[in-house]
Amino acid sequence: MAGSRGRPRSFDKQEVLEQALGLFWRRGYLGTSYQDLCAETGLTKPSLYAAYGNKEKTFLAALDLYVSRYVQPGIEGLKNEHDPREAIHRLLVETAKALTAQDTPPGCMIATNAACVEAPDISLTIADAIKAAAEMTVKSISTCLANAQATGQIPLNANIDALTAFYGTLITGLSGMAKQGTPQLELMQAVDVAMQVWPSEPPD
Amino acid sequence: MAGSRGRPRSFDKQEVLEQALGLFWRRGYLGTSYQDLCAETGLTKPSLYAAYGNKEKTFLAALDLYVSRYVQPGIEGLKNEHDPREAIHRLLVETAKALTAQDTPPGCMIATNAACVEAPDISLTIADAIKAAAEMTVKSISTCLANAQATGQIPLNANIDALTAFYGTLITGLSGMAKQGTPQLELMQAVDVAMQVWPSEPPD
DNA sequence: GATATTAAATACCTATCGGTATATAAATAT
DNA sequence: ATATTTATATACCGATAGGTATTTAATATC
Repeated sequence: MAGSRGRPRSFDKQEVLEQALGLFWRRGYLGTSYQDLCAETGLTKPSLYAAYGNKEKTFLAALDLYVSRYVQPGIEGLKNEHDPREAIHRLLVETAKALTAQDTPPGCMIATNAACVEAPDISLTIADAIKAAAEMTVKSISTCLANAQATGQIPLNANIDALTAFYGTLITGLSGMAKQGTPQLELMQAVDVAMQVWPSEPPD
Repeated sequence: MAGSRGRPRSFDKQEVLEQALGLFWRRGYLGTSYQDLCAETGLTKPSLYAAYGNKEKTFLAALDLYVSRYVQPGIEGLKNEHDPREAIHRLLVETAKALTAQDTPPGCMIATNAACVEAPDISLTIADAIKAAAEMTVKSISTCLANAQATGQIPLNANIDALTAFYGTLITGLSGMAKQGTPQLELMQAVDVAMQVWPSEPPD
């Protein structure tokens, strides 16, 4: 079991995926052509096809990378933080930071691609993957809040469904605002205001 | 000066624009081809070109219609309502309703198209028009809140910029959530929660 | 060194993209 | 009735879309 036979690949497959992610993130699936992918990676079409299959599969691989790098950590953070208020606050702040980071495209790759999910060129496979990715964060917020209420960290008279809808909507809004170029400071202000609705124990 | 000369148009130009709006709204600019437009309207390409010019001009006409029908009324409402809290509340509620209306595509046409604004096929003219449309509502919220503070309806210690960022983010989030299929009820819950942050007069 | 195996480069495929030239049909003006 | 004007339908344009067949280059095994 020595090195693999045949001519070795002359490029870094992972780096190519990073570059593809950058394009799909910034321009979306429909806005990214193989010509763009080739220009960005310096590869030819057959090389890309050999490495990642067709456009759909390349996108799904990039989406997987995005989810595991940018979505899953946030969800893990929600689970690991003991104080639910601090958990949600941290999720919002970190999200606002990531959405306006200088070394990555503005906004959320999932939200950007969710926008044109009904176009005829988008396969059901891709549409489902995008929808599933979009639902992950909202679902994790929901369970975080429900658990907090079960353990008494959120009062019983608080409406968990409403709070989930609220924070889910806000985080979606952060993505859209970042995509439009809203500066990080303003997103942070929005987060600060949003934390004011956190339910407090009613006076006896 | 009788009726215009030449063969009369055999279709309703306004109805065609409505149908084009429906497609650009649901599928976005990149996701809508002339083939789609022809299928939807029952017209041939030369007829569409004769009526509205090229794809860019057709989109801009549809965007104008969208703004005048769905954005401007909300802004007018903000101006006409005397109570700023009620003004913002109404804007959010009406927006949530419109975004989930059964007889129109889900979500906001502007947000949907803002997502793929960096694609190479999108002209600067279109990109600018989309950005301008997206900024209208946030700007109107800003002036509404600033005026309210100037007239004493909002306490001086309230942070107008932060509130603007917050409500702008929330309304953007409503659009994204609606596009993803979130039911109207949940959007309304999010709106209810969002109104809790309205600044109250501090006790003396 | 011969051979099997894999990658890369060139060239090509069909389908569709946005857009148009041309010819014909239908109306008004004279 | 004829000329003029406008709308429609057919057919077409070059460019690009996603995707591939084929040839050539580079490695490992035997």
